[in-house]
Amino acid sequence: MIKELKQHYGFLFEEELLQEINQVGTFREVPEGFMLMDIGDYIKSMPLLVNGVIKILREDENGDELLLYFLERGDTCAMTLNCCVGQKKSEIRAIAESPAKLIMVPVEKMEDWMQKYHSWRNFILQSYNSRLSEMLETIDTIAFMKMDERLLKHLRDKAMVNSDDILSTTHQEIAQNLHTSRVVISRLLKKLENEGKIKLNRNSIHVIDL
Amino acid sequence: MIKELKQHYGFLFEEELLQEINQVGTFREVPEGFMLMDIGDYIKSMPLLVNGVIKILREDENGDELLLYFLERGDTCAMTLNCCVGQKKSEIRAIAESPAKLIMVPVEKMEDWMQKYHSWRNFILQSYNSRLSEMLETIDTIAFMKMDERLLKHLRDKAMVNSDDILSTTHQEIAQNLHTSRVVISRLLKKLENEGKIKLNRNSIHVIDL
DNA sequence: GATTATGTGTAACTTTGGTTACAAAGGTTC
DNA sequence: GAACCTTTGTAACCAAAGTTACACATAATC
Repeated sequence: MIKELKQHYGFLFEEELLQEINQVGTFREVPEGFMLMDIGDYIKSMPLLVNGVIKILREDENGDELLLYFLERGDTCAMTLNCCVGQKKSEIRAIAESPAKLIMVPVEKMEDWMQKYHSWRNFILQSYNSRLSEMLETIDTIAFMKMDERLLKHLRDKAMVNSDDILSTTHQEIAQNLHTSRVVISRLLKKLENEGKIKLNRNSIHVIDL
Repeated sequence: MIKELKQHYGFLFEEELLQEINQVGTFREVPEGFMLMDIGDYIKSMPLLVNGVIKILREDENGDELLLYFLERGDTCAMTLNCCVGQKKSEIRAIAESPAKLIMVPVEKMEDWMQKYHSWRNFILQSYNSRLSEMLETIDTIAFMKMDERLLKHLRDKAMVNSDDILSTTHQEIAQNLHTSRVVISRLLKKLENEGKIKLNRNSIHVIDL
C-alpha cells in the first residue's frame, strides 16, 4: 500500500504522515458499479482515492437521481468529511464509475492529524474547496443550461474521467444521471448525432466533438 | 466588539481565542442592500456574521442571477474560506439582505488558529459542512422542484430569515433570485394567492401558509 | 431458432415555463 | 394635476421538456 500512497499522495503529505496512513489505513479495491456509500449510511472511515473514478449522486424523495460530480485520483469525498465531523448520515450516494482503488482511513485520525500535520489540514481544506467548486458547477449546469447543453457536457465529462471518447452506456442511464426521461435523451442524442458531435451505437456513444 | 463576540461566539470559542479575535478583528456595520463581496473579488478577510442576514448569489455569463442561500447570525462564508485558502477569486456575490453587523478577521490568522485552537478547527469544518448542506439543498430545489414549489419555498425561507411574514419585495426581484421572468412569478404568485397561501400587495407579500 | 428482455427511434400530445405586448394602478416629481 | 416611472395583471403565443404509445432492432436464454 505504501507504494500507491507515495505515488499519489507523496507530494502532498510528509513522510511521517504517510507512515501513519500506511499503519492505520486499509487498502480496498472495488469493481465498477460498486456502491461505496448510500444515502443514510453512517460513515466510520474516510476514503482516499488512489485509482479509478467515483460518481457522486443525489436522490429525491421519489427515488429520482441526479449526478453531482465525479471524484478522481487524489480526491477524497468531502461529503464523507461532512458525515465524519458531524456524525450525520450520508446525504449522497457514491458508486464506482470504473474499478477503483482506495485507502480507507479511520475517522478518529482526522482530528488528530488536523492538529499534527500542516499538510493534512491543507489537504482537508483543499478537498472542501474542490467539492464546493464542483457543487457550484453543478448548480450552474442545472440552473443556467438547457438539456441539450447539459447532455453534451455530461458526455464530455464522462469521456474525460474515463479517458475514453467511446462511452459504454445506455440512454436510460444517462437520463437517470441528468434526471430526465429516456425519450428526451434519445431525442437530443439523435440531434447531436445529426450535428456531427457524436456517433451513436447500441450501448455505446462515440464523442467526436470533445 | 468583545460584547457582541461573547454573545454570539462565546459558547463556541475559548476565552483566549475570543481575545485574539477581539484584537485583530475589525467591527463592521453595513446597510441593507450593501454588496459585501462580488464575483471576481480577492478576499483578504473572513467575515463572522454577528447580526442580520446575508444572501449569497451566483451569476452566469449573461449576468443572470440565482440565489444560493442565506447566511444568518453565527455563520461565516465558506466561499470566503475557499478564496482565502486557495488565493482565488470569489465565485459568488454576497449582499446584505438586512442591515448586518460583522467582525472581519484577517486571513493570515486562519492557518494559525487552525493549529492552535480546537474550537476554531471545529468552527471551520462545521461551516464547510453547513455550506455543503445548503448547496445540496439548493441543488435539490432547482433539480427536483417545479417553479411554483420553488417560489413558495423561497417566500417561506425569506420570511424565516427576516422573522417577518410580510415580505417587502417586488415580483421582479423574486424573479431574479429564482432565475426566471417577472411574468412567470406574477402568474404563480396570483395562483398562490388564489389558493389562499399568500396575500399580495404592491411592494409586499404576506405569507399566510408558513 | 423461438422466446424473452433490453435498448433505440419516433410520433403525437401535454405541461411547464419563457416571451412579447399592452393596459392599468399606484407613486414620484415638477 | 400633468408627466413620468415603477409595479402588477393578463392575454396570446412559443419553445423546451415530459409523457404515452408503439414499432423495431439487437442481444440473451432456453
